[in-house]
Amino acid sequence: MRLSDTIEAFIKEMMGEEQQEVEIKRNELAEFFNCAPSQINYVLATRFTPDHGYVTSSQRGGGGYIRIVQVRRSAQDHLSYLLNERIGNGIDAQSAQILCRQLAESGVVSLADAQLMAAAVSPGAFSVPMPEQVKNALRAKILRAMLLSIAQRRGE
Amino acid sequence: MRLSDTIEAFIKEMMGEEQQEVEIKRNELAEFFNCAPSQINYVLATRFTPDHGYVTSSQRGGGGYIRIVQVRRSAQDHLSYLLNERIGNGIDAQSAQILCRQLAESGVVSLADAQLMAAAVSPGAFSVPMPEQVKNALRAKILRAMLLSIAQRRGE
DNA sequence: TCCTTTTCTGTCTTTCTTTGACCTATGTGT
DNA sequence: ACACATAGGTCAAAGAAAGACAGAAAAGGA
Repeated sequence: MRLSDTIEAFIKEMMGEEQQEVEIKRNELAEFFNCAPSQINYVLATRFTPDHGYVTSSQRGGGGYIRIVQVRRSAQDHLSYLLNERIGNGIDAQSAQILCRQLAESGVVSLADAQLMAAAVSPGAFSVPMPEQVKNALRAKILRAMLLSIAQRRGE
Repeated sequence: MRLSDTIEAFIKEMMGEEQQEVEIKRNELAEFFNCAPSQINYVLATRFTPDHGYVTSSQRGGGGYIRIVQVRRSAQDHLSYLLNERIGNGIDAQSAQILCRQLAESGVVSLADAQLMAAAVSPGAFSVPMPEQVKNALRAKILRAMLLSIAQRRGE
């Protein structure tokens, strides 16, 4: 298992069901896992971003810390956030994958739905020669169409 | 016996009766068989395709892997036909919609899946300026990816 | 034999992870 | 205020895989 995955799991473990918030000491954690302190930043940057459903803040200097807060939204809010704010006129493949995964993890859609959506906007599905910008625009439209389909299904 | 056949047999051996899913390390396997790593790709490309009833995915970088999932027997029958005959490397919007509907009506996929697929390849989702031919190719790839995703589902 | 298909290797590319060097902010004691 | 210690931040380079693809080698077939 990759170190980053281990650290990710460790942090998520710290953050129990009730406590949707956790505070860590970068250096301590790095010491504990025997890695460079910036490794912690890497984990945060790749696994605890707003797209992943987390917001982080920190304080430097003596007694410094990093606080990680998990944002919880209702299914409705989550969907409308994605539709109206997050997915604009374009979205890259990787972000799309993350958003799909997050939808499943937050319980907004089933894992099967999430995987289906992720497949539809995966790099493989888009492996046709055209400018990245056009791909992003199309991905956004397709993602939106699928999310609307789900939202509609919900309202019946 | 050819090396490729040996590797094929080895992988199928790993994937026992119950365990219809296996994860390999490309470099390790190549090392074990004393061959070029790309030989593994050759084996996968020629013997573990959807037509053969397998779907693969992978992760690059440190701690990377290749995962091979065996498609359910019942799903495999439809899959080859859909991928090769019905979809091919291009499909227009209307045919795609009809296909989705038929898949749901014949019970090959759930209604929810069909609706999601239909939404993904709907004219609305594709309302972006580009040649019809490219759209058809893309629609085919997207449908293909989604069908593979469905076929890949095992015991969840 | 000669041609075609299949198998195999090598090289270059892309992606993800890990480390390290240097930078900036904050707290504390003088 | 100033200096120093104690944090965390940034970024680039190195490392660790897997992917793509062209071309060599081997196997089959006519």
